[in-house]
Amino acid sequence: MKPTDSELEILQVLWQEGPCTVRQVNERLTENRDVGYTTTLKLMQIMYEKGLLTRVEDARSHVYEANVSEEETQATLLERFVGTAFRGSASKLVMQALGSHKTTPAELDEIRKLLDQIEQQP
Amino acid sequence: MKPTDSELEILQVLWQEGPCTVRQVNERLTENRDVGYTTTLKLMQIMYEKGLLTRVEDARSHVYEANVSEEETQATLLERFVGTAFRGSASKLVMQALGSHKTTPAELDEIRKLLDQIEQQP
DNA sequence: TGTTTGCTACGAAATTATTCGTAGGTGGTA
DNA sequence: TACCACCTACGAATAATTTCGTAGCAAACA
Repeated sequence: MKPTDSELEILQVLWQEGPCTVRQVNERLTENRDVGYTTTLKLMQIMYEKGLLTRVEDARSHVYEANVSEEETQATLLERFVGTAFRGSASKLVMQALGSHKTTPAELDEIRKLLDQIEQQP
Repeated sequence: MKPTDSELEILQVLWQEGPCTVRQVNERLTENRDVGYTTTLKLMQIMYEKGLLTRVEDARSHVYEANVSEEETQATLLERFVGTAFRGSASKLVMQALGSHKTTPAELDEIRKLLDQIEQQP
């Protein structure tokens, strides 16, 4: 399961909003950029065929839902990304990410706790 | 500067090896998968036109060099990636990366130091 | 009932990325 | 000189992704 960029954009909407019709997704997408309705429809149909989405056809307009979780998708994408962009070095990626993005104190704490956990493992 | 996957693969070789001829790059690439010589040539020509590479034409075979640094490229790609895959949450990405990849104690220490630095800033 | 509105399905164009074949040139070497 | 090996340039085929137009159907409504 390696969604394309457009597919990921749609998944993001569904992860945030839960089950949606094509129109609802399309409305969210058009907040950022111009996307035709049938473009979104076609993409969601393809994603349905691929198994990335499920749908309920009861109503006149189908209701779609993500069939892959946000976490597992992120894990897959991250795996690829660390490999291609950082030659597999997760720590280099982490340093870059922390260095150039703003992180709240609470988040920093959480990361620290995770570090503790990892170091305590035998 | 947003290199494609194939372009990134070539940049990786040049970052690791320094200046190379097309043949040298191609030989490195074919270690992993089948790539025709002219395929690599064409890609590197395109990258040269885009300004991603420089080249010296003195010798019979041109010698290419990366014209973007590994760090700035990683930063650009990371920026995009955090945005599209993690909705901008760098800390979520960091947690995932630390959780699912093996990191040495030395690297963990380095990350910890970076956390300290960030927290000390006003 | 006839018209408008909104939906799905789907073919196909448009765009972007990747791969490769071929032409033409240059240097080494028998 | 004639041949072979290796190089560049470049057009064009292929593949993957995204976009859109159109047909057809069904509910809502004047």
